[in-house]
Amino acid sequence: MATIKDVAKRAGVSLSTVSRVLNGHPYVADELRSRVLDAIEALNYRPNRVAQRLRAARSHLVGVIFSDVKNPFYTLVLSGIEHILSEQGLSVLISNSNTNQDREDNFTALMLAEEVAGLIVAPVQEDSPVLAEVVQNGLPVAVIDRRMCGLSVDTVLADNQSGACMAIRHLIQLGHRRIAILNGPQRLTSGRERYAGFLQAMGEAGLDIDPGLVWYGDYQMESGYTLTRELLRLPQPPTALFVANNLMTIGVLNAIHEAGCNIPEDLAVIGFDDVPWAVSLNPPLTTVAQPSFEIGVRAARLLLDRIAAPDRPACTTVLQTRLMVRASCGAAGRRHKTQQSERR
Amino acid sequence: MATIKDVAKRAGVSLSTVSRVLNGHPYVADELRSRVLDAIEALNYRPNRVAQRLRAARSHLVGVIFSDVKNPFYTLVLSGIEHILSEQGLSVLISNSNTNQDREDNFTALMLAEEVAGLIVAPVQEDSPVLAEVVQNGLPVAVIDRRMCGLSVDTVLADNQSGACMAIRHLIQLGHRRIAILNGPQRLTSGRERYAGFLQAMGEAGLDIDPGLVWYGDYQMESGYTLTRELLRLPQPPTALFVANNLMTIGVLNAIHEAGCNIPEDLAVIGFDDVPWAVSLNPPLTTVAQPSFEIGVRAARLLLDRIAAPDRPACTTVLQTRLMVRASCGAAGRRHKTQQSERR
DNA sequence: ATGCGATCTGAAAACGTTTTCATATATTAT
DNA sequence: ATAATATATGAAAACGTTTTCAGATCGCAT
Repeated sequence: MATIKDVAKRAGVSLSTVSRVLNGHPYVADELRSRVLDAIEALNYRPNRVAQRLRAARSHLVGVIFSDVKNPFYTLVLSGIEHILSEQGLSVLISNSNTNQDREDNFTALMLAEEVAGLIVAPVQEDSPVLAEVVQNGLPVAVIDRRMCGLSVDTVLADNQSGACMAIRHLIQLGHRRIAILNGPQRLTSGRERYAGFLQAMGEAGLDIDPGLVWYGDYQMESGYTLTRELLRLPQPPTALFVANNLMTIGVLNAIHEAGCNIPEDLAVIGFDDVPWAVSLNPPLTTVAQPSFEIGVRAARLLLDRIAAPDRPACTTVLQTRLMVRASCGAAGRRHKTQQSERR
Repeated sequence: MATIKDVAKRAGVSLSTVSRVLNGHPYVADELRSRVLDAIEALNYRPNRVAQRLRAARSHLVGVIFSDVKNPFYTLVLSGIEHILSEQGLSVLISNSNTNQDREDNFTALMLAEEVAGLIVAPVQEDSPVLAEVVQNGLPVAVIDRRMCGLSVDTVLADNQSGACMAIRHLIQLGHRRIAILNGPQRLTSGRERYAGFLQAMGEAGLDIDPGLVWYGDYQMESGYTLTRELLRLPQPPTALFVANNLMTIGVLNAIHEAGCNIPEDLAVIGFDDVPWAVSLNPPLTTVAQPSFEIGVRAARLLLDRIAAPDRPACTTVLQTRLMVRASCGAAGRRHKTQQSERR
């Protein structure tokens, strides 16, 4: 690999001059500049980012810590983030906390050790001393999908409560009264807010909450599967089920199908977070769609913004959700033929 | 952030001594060692990886370049990679070429500039001068999911031909004769190998290939959708369709459902690459499953291995696929109740 | 002629590590 | 006692950049 030294030697100038043309500084004579440019070309020189970062504290890396890379939601968020950051020549250092606080803490420290320009994180729980310290120390941070408590930091997420509320209202409107909820973890604001939406809609309709129909999962497929198997064995099962995320919904559907139940006749299902294959499920799944890609885009922009203006007050962006009405709650009469084109 | 200098000062020793205890060198007196350790603890010191990388050419970063992060296949591969690498204290710098050779080349250069310890890449096409040069220069590289031509590099992929062959045999066995294929791009070995499997099975059965039933997509949902719409309008449509990847399959199913066709009565469908929600599709989708996670694991191991032994000859690992028989080809009589537990 | 900005350029310091080299002390063998 | 080794430590160089500092050259007004 050629270094700046090689370039300088070949162009017959000093290191400083090479560095100056590299960084577009003024006061470089045209002749030298072109000699340097030629040398760079000839040697196929690319500046070493590690050295740049060490010296200049100018970093081209942004750290991303997700709680579960396997979730298609985060994959889309990542696309959004990358879309914006790569425009600015920034790249992404990604890691997966796997909903483990220790891993999250380690990765956070690692991001610091890598001198990232900023951090985008979906935290494992709502208070994190490690993250708090990092923010305090002035590292630009954007939090996605959930809120931190007692920490003033840029945040972007979907309107979980109103999304969940929409979902439950939809069920109620279709005549459902015994409505079960498969909640996410209540240590996360997303879990609590979706539950709050459930309570809100039930309250509006004057429906009592049956504690036996309030279940808690962990946002993974497996918990959707096992809890649904139990749910189906209830002496007096619900007529509808609201599932608080996409991964659990997959498990839920698999369990229902395995049990030979019919959706929506035996049990209506509505899921939080849309997926592209929802139309082709049996039956097409009604969901609350989050603008996942857009969440990534906003988070990245917010981060860039903060890197540029570190002292601006923190802000929270809440994006609206959309109800995607399909057949799994009994809304559309016919099974498949009815949908509009929904390939995107 | 505390530096090694601060630690040295606080412990009353030289930089070298601190570095030595940090790296577990012999010949450090117990007393000094514990003083240093105390200082590290007290200052909450973490070595700066950027400086480490610059000086020691010892890197804790591995670059990963995928051609499409949104594909759940790669997400699983990534989990496998991360699983192995994080055991070794290595982290992953990820980027997304989006099936664009220029982007792939840029990212490759960037990985070099970041001084990664190695590179895992799903290349956009089978010959890449940039990648070839990098390999020649001795950077450890592992290629996944497709082969490079004329480049001796560690590779790990699924047995595409035998997988596709299995799929077609299955269709033939169920009585299908007019079998269509929605191929992947033929510039990729995965595309060609899956096509070869199709040809092989058709040949074995003595069936002619109808050129009008050989279609080409780009491994994206959209192409599956649009091409299927055309396919369904054929004067003499096929009775079965083999789709060469998971994303296209989603588009295919969406188009079929939108058209109001029944699977498998009007058209049988079999997909390459299994997905967790296959059981809950309408009808449950028969697929050829690749060991995605395992591909990631193997690639990571191969890379570690090469980092340790740079001169070992290159090797290619081909992993077996599995036929997941469900209802979408007419195999299982009943629709849903029949499956075993398939949640994982 | 002299002084003074403006325009250029290179030497050297700095970033935070690791590693080489030199040196000092303690231990063992002659 | 002396030499030879093993153990322990610090000073300084090195990694590849950017940036500060000090000069050098030039044009131009005094």
